[in-house]
Amino acid sequence: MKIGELAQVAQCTVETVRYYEKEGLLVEPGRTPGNFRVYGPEHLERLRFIRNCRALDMSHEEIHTLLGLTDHPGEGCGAINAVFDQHIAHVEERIRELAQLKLQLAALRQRCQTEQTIDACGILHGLAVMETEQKPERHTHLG
Amino acid sequence: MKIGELAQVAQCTVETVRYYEKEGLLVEPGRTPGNFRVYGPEHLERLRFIRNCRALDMSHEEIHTLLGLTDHPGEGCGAINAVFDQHIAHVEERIRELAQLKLQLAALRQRCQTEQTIDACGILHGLAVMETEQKPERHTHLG
DNA sequence: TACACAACCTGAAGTTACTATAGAGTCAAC
DNA sequence: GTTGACTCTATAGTAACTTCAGGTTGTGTA
Repeated sequence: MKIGELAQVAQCTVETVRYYEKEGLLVEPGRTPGNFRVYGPEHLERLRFIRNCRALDMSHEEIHTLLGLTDHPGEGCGAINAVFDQHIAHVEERIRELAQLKLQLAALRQRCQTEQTIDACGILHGLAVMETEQKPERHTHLG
Repeated sequence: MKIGELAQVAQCTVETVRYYEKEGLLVEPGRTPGNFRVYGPEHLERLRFIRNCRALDMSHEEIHTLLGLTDHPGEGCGAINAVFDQHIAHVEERIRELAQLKLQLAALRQRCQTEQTIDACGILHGLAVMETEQKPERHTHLG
């Protein structure tokens, strides 16, 4: 199959496929005499794997690690579980951060219940006065 | 005060200050004869405002809008509340997305309770087999 | 006065995971 | 033989910074 068909089957764009190849996530496929990429089922399987990981918000680095590990099929899968658990921890941490944010936002929102002039807007005043707390260091690649 | 002091007081880096200036979030300050930037309290107040917005994960675009609105101090603050409410909606949506993700991740994690060979790892199999669902379109700038 | 050294300056490139664009080549059908 | 869909490469843009290179200014000390 050519790149367009592969992309369609794997639910992504042609550009994304080429990008993954350049990043080393997908192996370079063969070419037709006319220089078009030709893919087999093994490429599709790998691409699906990558897309599934991305759907779970894993970073390319994490995916890279997982793909690297699959090259040693006989070894224990502890390392895989570790990558996975760490990713779950990322997600949980980000949820906690956002929940915290939401509290702060709600508190600010309280300060302007009725419409005022901009001069007197409680939200703006809150934003001006609020003590910037050190943004905690990010341990996650999730935004 | 010079840029280093400003940055220290506002809890950010010198580079960030210069970046905000280039982005038009901070007004260009005066200069010493030696071409060093000189800031007054009004710059500090504005920078604090920006950092507070960033601490709440607002985008530069959102901050830009808020700053623009403060130039019309006499008008109603409905527009400000709107920006703010929309931002809260962003945060809430992202929390929902991540909660959904967490469920999927937990389900996958179940598939490898005991350490297997990589060949047999339930997580890897899950990742390979899982149906990539269309990643829903993002309505938020939060990662 | 001389010199080191910190703080400052500009401009450009790197980060992540793509998306978009330009300009050119390939291929099947009519 | 020509249209139109598909493909190719290379480059730039996105967000919000960070890092780097190479040069200038100001200050404290010998």
